[in-house]
Amino acid sequence: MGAAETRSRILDFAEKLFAAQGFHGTSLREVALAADLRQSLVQYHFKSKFELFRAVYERRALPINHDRMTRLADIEAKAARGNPLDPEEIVRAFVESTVVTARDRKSGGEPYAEIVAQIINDPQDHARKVSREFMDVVAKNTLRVLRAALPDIASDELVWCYVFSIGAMVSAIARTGRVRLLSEGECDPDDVERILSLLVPFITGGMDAVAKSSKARRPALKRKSPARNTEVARPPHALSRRVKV
Amino acid sequence: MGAAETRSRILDFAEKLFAAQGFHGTSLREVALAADLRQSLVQYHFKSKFELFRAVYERRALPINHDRMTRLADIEAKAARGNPLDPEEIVRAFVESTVVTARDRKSGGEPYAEIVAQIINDPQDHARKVSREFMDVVAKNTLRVLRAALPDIASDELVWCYVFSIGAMVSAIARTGRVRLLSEGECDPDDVERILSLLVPFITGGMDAVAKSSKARRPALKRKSPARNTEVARPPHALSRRVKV
DNA sequence: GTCTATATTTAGATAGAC
DNA sequence: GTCTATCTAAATATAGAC
Repeated sequence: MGAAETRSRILDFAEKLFAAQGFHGTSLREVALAADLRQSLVQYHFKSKFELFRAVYERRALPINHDRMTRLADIEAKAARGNPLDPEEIVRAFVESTVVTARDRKSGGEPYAEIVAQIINDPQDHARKVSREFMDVVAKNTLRVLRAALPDIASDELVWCYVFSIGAMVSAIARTGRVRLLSEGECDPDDVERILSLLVPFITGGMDAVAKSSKARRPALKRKSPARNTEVARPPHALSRRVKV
Repeated sequence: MGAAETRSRILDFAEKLFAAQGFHGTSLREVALAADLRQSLVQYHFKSKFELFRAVYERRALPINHDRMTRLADIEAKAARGNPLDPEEIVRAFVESTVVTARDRKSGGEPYAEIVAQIINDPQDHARKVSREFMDVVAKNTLRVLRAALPDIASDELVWCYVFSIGAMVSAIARTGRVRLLSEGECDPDDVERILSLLVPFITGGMDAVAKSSKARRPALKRKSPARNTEVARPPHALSRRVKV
């Protein structure tokens, strides 16, 4: 067995265990045992528990971030050509890749979804570190495009909306069994199409409603009416590849 | 120091530590040390780590659940008198007590908010157990009232919406520092009024949008038009005190 | 790169004196 | 109820042979 295979074996089993038991709930011994390897190999390849965790996270986050950034770039390119920015399309751009990865059995992204779910609201160091490293740049770029598409929402309000949206998304892919329980079996947590067909309008409609109430709260705002939905955020160059891929 | 005070001291410090470090990240030794008590006292009063965790959670959850249930009962009583059910009022009923508790410095509910945030999407046993014991009954009652207020949303879709909503709410009260970071300091995570003034329309608008798209998807549904927003869910008696208070 | 062996710390839980 | 003392198990991490 080559070194590369050893590494990926460790990553595979660590991912599953972190997903099911959390960071502190998982021991490197367990990981090694599950992967049928010596424990010292884990430290040899990843140095520390956190570094292993980080590597597990990175492996899934990079392709997802790449997809999100590509979609954003496409949307901005379209906008630069004069098409109006469509909020729903932006929402799809930051929601679909994660939800699909989380629920696609072939991609192996199911445990990743659980890890994201555990991390997103966790104040602990290991969680904050990977969140900052892998999620924040993409989030900022998403926010920039959203801001251009929804000029009626104040900048700080939009950040809140984004945070709400991610919260909603993550609760949709968490594997807690809660939807099934609350719906007495009616909801199928694996039905990606259905989840997206509800989540996307939910988020879009939510932002829309906030836009309305926000505009009502401060009606005296500079308006250059009809064309304003077409403008590209700031420098369109900034988008393309600012994120690790 | 009386036994009752010892107990509540342990609860206080355990709550803070669980909030900051999670369940597995917190040791009973730390708790005892922080509370300036012998470690064996923790086991004497709470038997096991999980029981301590459960007690910590229970202390905050009961008053919040009481408030939520009371509000729901009021809403249903009003509806029984002929007033139409107002979705926004229902949303406030299941969101406000938690958000306010989470951000009110005097109530001591800040660490509770962090615990909820860590639990809500966690598949682990300790998390699922308290979630089931303390959150699910209230959720089911909330869903029943929501169902009556939003007859255009299919029953299983409404469960998804509820889960999205709780996800959004929890992400608003989590203490990750993320809003501040993403907004470059513009967002104040302690501004309860502001959070609620965005969160409530976000959720209400989200559900509204889902209602519209849901209705569009299956237009042929029995309709007894104008009065349907007035009807009370099922047996109105079922509400009042089915939950631990 | 992989192995064995082990150092070092810490965990949850209990026994029994007071 | 509270104390001291300790059991037993498990954790992360490292040293050094192959």
